Amino acid sequence: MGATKTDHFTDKQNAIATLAKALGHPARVAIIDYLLKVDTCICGDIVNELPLAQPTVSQHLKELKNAGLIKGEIEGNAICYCIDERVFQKLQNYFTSVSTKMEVKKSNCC
Amino acid sequence: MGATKTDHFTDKQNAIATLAKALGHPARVAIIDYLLKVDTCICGDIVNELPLAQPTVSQHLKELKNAGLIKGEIEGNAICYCIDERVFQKLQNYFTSVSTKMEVKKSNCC
DNA sequence: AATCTTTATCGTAATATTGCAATATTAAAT
DNA sequence: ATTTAATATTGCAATATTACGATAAAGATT
Repeated sequence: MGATKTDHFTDKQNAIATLAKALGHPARVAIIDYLLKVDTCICGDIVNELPLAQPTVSQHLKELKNAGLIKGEIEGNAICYCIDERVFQKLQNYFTSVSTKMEVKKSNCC
Repeated sequence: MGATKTDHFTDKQNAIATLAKALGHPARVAIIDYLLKVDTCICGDIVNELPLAQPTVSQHLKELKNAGLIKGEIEGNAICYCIDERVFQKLQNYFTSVSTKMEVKKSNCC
């Protein structure tokens, strides 16, 4: 196999999994770190920042974009990538909700 | 290839990526959902909850445990799995930090 | 128009993940 | 001691991911 059985899970579960999966690689976390650090969005230098070849970086950017975590806009012959905060807020809400539910439980048996 | 180049990234980046990757599958998100829902931790029925065979579920549990997101303790001949809130708090902190940094920026050019 | 710069895509190799049947393990129950 | 019940492990097939060289595409520069 190797194919995920997405049909059997809820939309919300699939959505969280898709977002989490997109961040499930250090290069993609590093790209987010970089986008948070720089002020300007002229982001061609992501390639220089990362220890990976240009096609590899391009592929990681594509995955982040597909997941909706970043947006890209053509700016001349370069491309401006930046974070889509709304999608990150979804993740923040999810983890906040988990933590809150854990607070309520308090019955950590392990 | 196919092997992630973890050496070139920071420990923090690798840590976030590992945790995110562990949640990067809807079955594993569903397992977390279930553990949040049930009061008791006698969690053998996770298998019944999920549309997957027992060995597959066991494997997903193992991955969640390896990542540190859940803990497991032998309880008779069953096993008690439950969420490790501290690790979820790490993720919550990360996403809160991202959102905060985005608030500060406000320069969303896209 | 020719060239440079930037990014994307294609092709391909190496490795990882997903899923399950079969089997092993371990403790409780009979 | 056997059987039952709950999990884990093994082995394997199908698919996905990661990475990069080569090449393409598209706007900027000369």
